[in-house]
Amino acid sequence: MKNSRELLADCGLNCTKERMLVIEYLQRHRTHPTAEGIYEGLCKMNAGVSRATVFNTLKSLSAQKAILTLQIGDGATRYDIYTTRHAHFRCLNCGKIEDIPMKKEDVMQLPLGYEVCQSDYHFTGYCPECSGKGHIPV
Amino acid sequence: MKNSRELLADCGLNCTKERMLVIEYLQRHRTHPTAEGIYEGLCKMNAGVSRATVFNTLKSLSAQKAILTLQIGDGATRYDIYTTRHAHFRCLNCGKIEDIPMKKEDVMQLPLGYEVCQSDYHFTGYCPECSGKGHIPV
DNA sequence: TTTTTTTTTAGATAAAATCTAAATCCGAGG
DNA sequence: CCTCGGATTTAGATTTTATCTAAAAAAAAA
Repeated sequence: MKNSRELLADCGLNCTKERMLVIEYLQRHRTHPTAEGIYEGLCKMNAGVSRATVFNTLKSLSAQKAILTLQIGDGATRYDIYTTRHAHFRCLNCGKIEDIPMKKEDVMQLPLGYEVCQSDYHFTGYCPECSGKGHIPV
Repeated sequence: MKNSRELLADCGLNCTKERMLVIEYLQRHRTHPTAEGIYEGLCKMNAGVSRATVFNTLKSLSAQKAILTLQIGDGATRYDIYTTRHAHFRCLNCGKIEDIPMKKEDVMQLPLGYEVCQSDYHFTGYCPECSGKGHIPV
């Protein structure tokens, strides 16, 4: 895995301790956190990073495609530093968001003429651990 | 196409003029509007429907799967009354959100154990009309 | 019709994201 | 290593989006 310094250099962004902290937080927490979640996590570490900086950093990294910006149906915007091809699954019972491996042939081809910059495939339902275990059906 | 009265009956929801207006707005505007957009549209018609009622109605219809709730990357929550299998494409240049036909075999199969209630597949990029016409690249 | 339940309303509140302008930091050039 | 100017960060205000509340109105049931 690329370290935060290399990642920033690749993005053409100056290396600051705040940006490194945000990247390292995402690398350690592969739970698809929200901006607010990242901010709170950094506060707990007494990192002294402001909310605006978390948003700014996420926006810059996203613009450089160094992270994915996800909106997977729970109303929150979430971030993922794992950018290779994969889908997402959100469990309605435990709330967990999982990465789902996606093969090249699982990617749908669009009609001619469309220029695709990004694609998102996500599923909502019950994960194997929660399925059929008395959860309240939708 | 089912009329608003039938649609509400199928959902087990009482028939009110406000709910009918929201449904009919969605049927006439297949542009994947936001709640705010629907509210403004109804205001222009002097429909006299409040913002809260628009949200309540959309939530009820969505819970009954009579409409789709979409989050396709522009930060807004959008609604679609066309609920049969299809994907979405959002153009970064003109902002239009298009339906993309999706065949049964385009649907990815998840590993065993996952119970899927809903799936969303969306693409972002440049539509055939905007592609290669001097738009600012991402 | 009368009563009960559901729905709607306007405005308040909460949550999520962005903006602002002053303070601070980074790094290129010396 | 040091300085200087542009880039970045900050706290708090603001905006945007969504939800909550309790009273009023409408719909359904009796």
